[in-house]
Amino acid sequence: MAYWLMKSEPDAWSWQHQIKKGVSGEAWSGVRNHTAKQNLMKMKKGDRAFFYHSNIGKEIVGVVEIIREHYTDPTAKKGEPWVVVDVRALAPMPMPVTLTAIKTEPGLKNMALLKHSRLSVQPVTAEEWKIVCRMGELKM
DNA sequence: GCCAACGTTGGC
DNA sequence: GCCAACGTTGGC
Repeated sequence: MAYWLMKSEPDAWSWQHQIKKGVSGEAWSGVRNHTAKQNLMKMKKGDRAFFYHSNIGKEIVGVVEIIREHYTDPTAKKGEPWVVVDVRALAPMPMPVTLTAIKTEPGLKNMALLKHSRLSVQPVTAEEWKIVCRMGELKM
């Protein structure tokens, strides 16, 4: 299983929105960056991703599961190459993990979140995943 | 193919 | 509101 991190501005799409979609989940639409798109295309059913609130909050608030692999983004203009995956909320972070906390944790200093702050869909290593779950007091 | 101008993201 | 980082566009 691979691990990821997906960013969303809570004004546009928040963890609460995601929760409301329940087990049937929702398409992760609107990615308009080629590096992020490549990551969407690498995702496999069953992979897990941190749900990060950018701009407002700046913290990891939950975990989603990829429930459908990439297909054409219905919100893209005809002929454009953008894709989505479907994700469903799996578990909230009992203790949201803030960007500040991530920055001060030595084991997370190489996280893409810090190195490529503008990339909206990014890989997370198994080690990073473990550390963040421990910080968030999430048993997974 | 280079690069300046411009737009967007996202932290502060 | 500002600005750094970075992607895109368009003139040459």
